[in-house]
Amino acid sequence: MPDPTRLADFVPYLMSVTTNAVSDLIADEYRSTYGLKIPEWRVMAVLGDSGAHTQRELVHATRMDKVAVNRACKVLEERSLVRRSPNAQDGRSHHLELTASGKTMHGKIMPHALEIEQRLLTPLNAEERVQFVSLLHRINASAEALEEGKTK
Amino acid sequence: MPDPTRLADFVPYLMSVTTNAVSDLIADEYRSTYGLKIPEWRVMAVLGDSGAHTQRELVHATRMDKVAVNRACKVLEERSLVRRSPNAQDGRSHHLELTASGKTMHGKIMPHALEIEQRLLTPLNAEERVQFVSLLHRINASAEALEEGKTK
DNA sequence: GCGAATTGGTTGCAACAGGAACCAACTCGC
DNA sequence: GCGAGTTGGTTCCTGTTGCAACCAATTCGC
Repeated sequence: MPDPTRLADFVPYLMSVTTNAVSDLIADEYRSTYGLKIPEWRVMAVLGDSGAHTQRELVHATRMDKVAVNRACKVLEERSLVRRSPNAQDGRSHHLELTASGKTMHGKIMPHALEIEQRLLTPLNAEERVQFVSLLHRINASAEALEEGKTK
Repeated sequence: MPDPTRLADFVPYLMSVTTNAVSDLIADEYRSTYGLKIPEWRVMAVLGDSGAHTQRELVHATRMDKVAVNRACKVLEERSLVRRSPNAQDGRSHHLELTASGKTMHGKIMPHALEIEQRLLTPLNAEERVQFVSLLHRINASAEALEEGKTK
């Protein structure tokens, strides 16, 4: 571990800069190709992968704010990529699911997303990729544990 | 590498979620303890580590937007943590450097920052920490290379 | 050296995110 | 089943961010 009196070696800073670069790259690609923003794409990814969800469930699955989820759903609904149907169990919420055109778009987006991911990870070999994902998971858990500890 | 038809295993998503958790943690700490936002803290870190810089140089060192740098400097100046002095070589810009009280604060902040970093990285052994930083650097380079490639 | 192009810094503006307040529907205790 | 408290969803408002236009000082071509 280098001595991070220099900002450049401070891990949270490095994470922030790197993640920003990656996010910008992907956001550009999605916007120019599909007209989707990242929150909207995340919602589509979840619905396409595992079917109908309520907004509540989407908040959990995407780790986004409930306001962000709500806005993304509204946009997707206006574009007829997603449909709402009543929730028999709870009159306050709806089930959201992809429409036919939503599924078509999902079918194009996911391979595209995986391809971008592969391009990004090109410099890493298979073992390093697994390692990287694992390290991220562990740091994530650590950050959440620390956050919890703050009496909140 | 797990099959990321599930959002949770998509690397850019995982990076975003993890980095957000880390940033929130740190932002809370700095704001409640020193009343500093992250951009302000970054500027102080650079000035404290390697002395006077112009805004132009700070933009490069912190990787932030020049507007963000300008605003951070203005705030720090108002709080008398940073001082501007004329630049003999270029009348448009100034040299920015920490005042005495800025240096005092820097002396407290940096150990604190390193301590947070250590806490965050607790679950990783020394080898894993080095590995993580190295992987981040390589992915960062990869993202920048891809960004460059986009005709921009 | 004089005008054109460039660069450092600043201001204004528009998009975005997140929190707090709010409404409607549900659950629980009694 | 009635009232208190909770939860899903929505709206509103605030603060932050980043881009684009801009001004002033500098550099370059000639």
